[in-house]
Amino acid sequence: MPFNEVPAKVDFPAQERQLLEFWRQSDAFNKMRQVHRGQTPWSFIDGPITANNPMGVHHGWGRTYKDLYQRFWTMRGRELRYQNGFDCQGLWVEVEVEREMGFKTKKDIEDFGLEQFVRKCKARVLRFAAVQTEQSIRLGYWMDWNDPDHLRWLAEQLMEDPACTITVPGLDGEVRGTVEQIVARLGMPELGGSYFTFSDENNYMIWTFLKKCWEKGWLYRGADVMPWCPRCATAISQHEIVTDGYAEISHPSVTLRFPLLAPDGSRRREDGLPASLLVWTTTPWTLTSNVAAAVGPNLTYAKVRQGDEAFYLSKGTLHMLRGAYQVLEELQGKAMEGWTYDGPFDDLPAAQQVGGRIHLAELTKDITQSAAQAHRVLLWDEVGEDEGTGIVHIAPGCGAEDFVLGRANHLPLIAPLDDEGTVLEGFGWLSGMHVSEVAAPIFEDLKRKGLLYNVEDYAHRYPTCWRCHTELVFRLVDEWFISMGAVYAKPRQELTPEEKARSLRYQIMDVVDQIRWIPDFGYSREMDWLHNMHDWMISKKRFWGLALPIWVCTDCGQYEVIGDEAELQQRAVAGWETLAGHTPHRPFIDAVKLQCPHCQGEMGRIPDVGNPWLDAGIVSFSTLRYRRDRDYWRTWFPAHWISESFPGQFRNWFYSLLAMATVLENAAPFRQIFGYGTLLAEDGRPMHKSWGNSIEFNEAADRMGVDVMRWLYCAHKPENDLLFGYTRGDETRRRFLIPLWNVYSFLVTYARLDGWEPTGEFDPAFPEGSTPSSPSLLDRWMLSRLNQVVERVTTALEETDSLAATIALEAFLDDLTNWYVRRSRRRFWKSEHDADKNTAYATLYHVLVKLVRLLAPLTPFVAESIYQNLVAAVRPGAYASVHHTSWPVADASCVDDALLEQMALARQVASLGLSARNGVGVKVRQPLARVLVYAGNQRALLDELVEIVKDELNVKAFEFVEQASQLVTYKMLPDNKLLGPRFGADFPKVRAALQAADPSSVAAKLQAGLPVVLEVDGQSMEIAPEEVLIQTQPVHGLAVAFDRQATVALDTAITPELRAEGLAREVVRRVQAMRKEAGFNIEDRIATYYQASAELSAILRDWSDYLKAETLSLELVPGAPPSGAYTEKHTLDGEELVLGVLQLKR
RNA sequence: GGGCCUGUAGCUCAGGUGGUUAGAGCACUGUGCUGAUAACGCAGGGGUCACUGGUUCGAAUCCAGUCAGGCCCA
Repeated sequence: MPFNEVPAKVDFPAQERQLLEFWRQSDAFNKMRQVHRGQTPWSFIDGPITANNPMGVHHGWGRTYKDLYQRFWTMRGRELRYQNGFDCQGLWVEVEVEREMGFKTKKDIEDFGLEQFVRKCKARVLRFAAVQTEQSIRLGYWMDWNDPDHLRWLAEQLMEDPACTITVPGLDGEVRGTVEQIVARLGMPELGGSYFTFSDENNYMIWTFLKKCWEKGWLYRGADVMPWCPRCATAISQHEIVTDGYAEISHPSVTLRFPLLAPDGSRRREDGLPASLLVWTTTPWTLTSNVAAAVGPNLTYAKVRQGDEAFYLSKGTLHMLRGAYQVLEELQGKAMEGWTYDGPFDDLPAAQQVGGRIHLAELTKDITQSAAQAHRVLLWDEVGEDEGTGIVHIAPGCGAEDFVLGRANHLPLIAPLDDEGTVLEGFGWLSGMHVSEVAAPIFEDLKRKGLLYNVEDYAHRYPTCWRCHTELVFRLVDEWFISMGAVYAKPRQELTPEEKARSLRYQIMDVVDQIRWIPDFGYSREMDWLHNMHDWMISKKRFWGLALPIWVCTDCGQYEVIGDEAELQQRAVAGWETLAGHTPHRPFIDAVKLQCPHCQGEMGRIPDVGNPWLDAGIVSFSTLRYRRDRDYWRTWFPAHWISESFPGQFRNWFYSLLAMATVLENAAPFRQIFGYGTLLAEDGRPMHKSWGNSIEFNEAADRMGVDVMRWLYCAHKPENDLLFGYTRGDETRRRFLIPLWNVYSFLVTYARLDGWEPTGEFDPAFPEGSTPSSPSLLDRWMLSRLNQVVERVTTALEETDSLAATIALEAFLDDLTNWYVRRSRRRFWKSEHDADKNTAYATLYHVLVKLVRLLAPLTPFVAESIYQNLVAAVRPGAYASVHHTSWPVADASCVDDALLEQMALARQVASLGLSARNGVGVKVRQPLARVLVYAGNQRALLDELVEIVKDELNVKAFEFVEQASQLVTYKMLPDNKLLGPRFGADFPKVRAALQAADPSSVAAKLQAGLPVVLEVDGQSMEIAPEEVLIQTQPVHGLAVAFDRQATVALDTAITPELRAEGLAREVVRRVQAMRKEAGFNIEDRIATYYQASAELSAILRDWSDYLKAETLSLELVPGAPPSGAYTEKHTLDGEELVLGVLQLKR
């Protein structure tokens, strides 16, 4: 069976689509799993991708790494799980469904119906999981994928009738259940496929984790002032304020008076003037909740007179004053402590209520004043003069730092906003208005009261919602937290066991110590995060997500945390039948009531849902059957390797995996973590649709081809940001894929002509066979290089260093195409069928097959395409896919270092010779008499390599010269590495002495292997030959090229014989070009006709055998070409030459 | 303000544990070769390796500081 014909030009994306179809039809992925079943596990846990939108090219980057290393370890003989993961729960999905439905508020969702809404969220996740599955398959990512159409079908069924019972194929027979139940079991052992974090198993496993936190005393309900999105009606946690969580926004800022009071409560007058503090804020709505004013104790403040008023503000902020003023007095901030004033909204009921006005009564029970009574000046070190007036308005219910300050000073708390940003009852005329519309009316009111001083726009970075970009407000909330434990001032090693036992933070750090981070700075970054991390806020007042398993007693307020479904069923006193058969999501879970063990009252679940990073962090337990099959879990936990993009994940997935594994097992969930950077557009900016620099995954795959994308990704230092675009794609294709394809096409073209096929023993796991033996140095050199590269690529991939692998492979491909094939071309081209030709075929075939197997994990498509033709098509018993074969083994026995060195020298001499030709402008076609080479002490070249060099340089003779002095002059350089340490500070003198010595005599001695004696500071120093490096410089006027190791000189005299030969070669070249131009096939025989001068005709007669052989001309005929011939008129060496070629029928 | 990363040719980037004249690809110029042609070879121009100090016989590399950019935290 011959090889199939290979097109010289290939449409890579089209070929990839064909191969995808081939893999699908031949079930190639599952056959690969069968080959490796039962082998030593290599555990990879996939970080779940948010199934909420199509994949981007940045996902393609990460997924290329994942696929690369999965394929590598598979070929190395490991069994893998191949389970992809989808992240399914959370606000991001809700936001998209709200957008789809045109909902504006939480109330819209409640009116629509929670049950229906949650189903829509699930269906959306299924639909985008289907899209991402298709895209991943397109990338060549081999995973245990679900059928995308099946996922879409489930989404439809879920919307139509979730209670409908269906039967679906499972791994061990059919699985029955309602649509809702089947969806909740996706990824489970009986169904296989990707895991979905909305699965029952994932949710209940998180319950188990939370219960353990509860038992350790780390799960608590806390109150804090947090960033809050009034549109999403939820707090935004520290984890969520991301890069684009801030926007540059302009707000009206207000400067206003806080009128000071005398001790008796009357208006304070100084120097006969009414005196006020001047305060400034960009959030006017918080003035409704003012309780105090803070000054910096060590700042200098000024009392100024302006008109018939006195103002206090800090000296560094006098520019805030409008109009003329006069400084009356200066004082330190600490002198102002305890001054009292009238607040701007003391007329509102909220300001007059003792304790303030908040919904968390437990916070105010020991506060005895109202805000109106409490107004006073506090000292606070954090007050600065960068903005404002140096006097800070403090509203403990409206700001995080204000809250801390308020708690420390037992101040009343006023929180004016409900969860959608509407002002609550108790704020008079403001009640019922939305926070976004109160600024102007407040200014009016302040003006009316005579408190307004100035209003102007102020641009600043302001936090916005990471999902919907609504401006955030700060709101006093109660949320659930996992305690991280204290941060101690002392080093971790000095903590007592008790201190460590109390602190999750330090326990995680100990776990982090057990992990290898690639690149290694990942370790420091995770540690930094752990040092700084606040308690982990895990609750969210939303609808779609993990139902936090926390029940609260409606009578006594006691909390209970439930650890799994069995415990829930056992404890349930009502509502279990509502939940039964459903997934543990809202609204059904909310029906379940428990009995309070303390007061026998009824307990209901808190309505909050969980933070999505809980969903992602639990997967090292939930997907590895921790609850169902502990042996299986032990087999696959911890993961050998995980990988995600570095930015962000230190605080997200990496953190949640670590925290959860530490709590549950005090163990590292993964041994190695490989991180990579951020993908940017080719212009160095982030990709943005509106900037026109964005590239969608599907578009890139169609236009560029995914092998190109994958090579581009892999040939990059991972921790650096990656600039992605078509220019780089084209470059990558040209640099790597096209040369690879050309070598392959070359082999197949000639093998087909010669009827060559691989023979001998065949092992499907190692289809290239054992290293062929060949007398040819060129072959042996190529095989040396091949196995050197196998070794390098293997080591690189073991170390998760795809860049090193691609560098080695690109260099190898260059050697293969630009040296081995170039130099071997005549061996394939020659007409006789001899042993040399056979070994050339055997060698090139072996090299290509082994090479594409090295490439299989990197560029799975082109590797498959070549394998299919070179192996599967011609070798009975071959594996159906290159991806079923085993990782190539380096044959160290054939790596001949001496030969590699020799060939390097030969190439260098050839390169220098070409350079020398270039220098004198003599074409390579023109033969020259001889080349003279000096290559240092005792250098020589094997005969076969001499022939190669002669051929490459087109010279008749090759001579090594013993001394280069005819060609060059010498320069002596000390070997710094040897002489530096030997002489230390005297080294410069030694260097100078060496350079001062006579070069040719020193060179002669050294070349004879004798030491040189130098005089340094009157002392004799003996320098050994190996301690000196001899450098050459050309003698003036010679056609010489040289570099560090060699000097090459060409004899440029052209004799008449040499000239004739050169002309003959020129004619051959032109006839070859005409053959191609005329559209002849490589193997076509022709007749060649020529009309030329007498001199040229004589040369052509002399060289006719050569001309005929080279051009496959059966006849070489003087005279005009016949009418059917392809004819061209040429000018050669100033003379006219007519050439004609005619295809001969065989 | 603290932590981590980055700064090398016009552009994109490589440069184990310090060592001779700092490399590649692209782009540019010249030239050659050509049945690898969506090519290719050779040569050339283009670098104070961000800056300043320090350690060392010797620093792109190690140390300290500064500047610029990115990310994280405050």
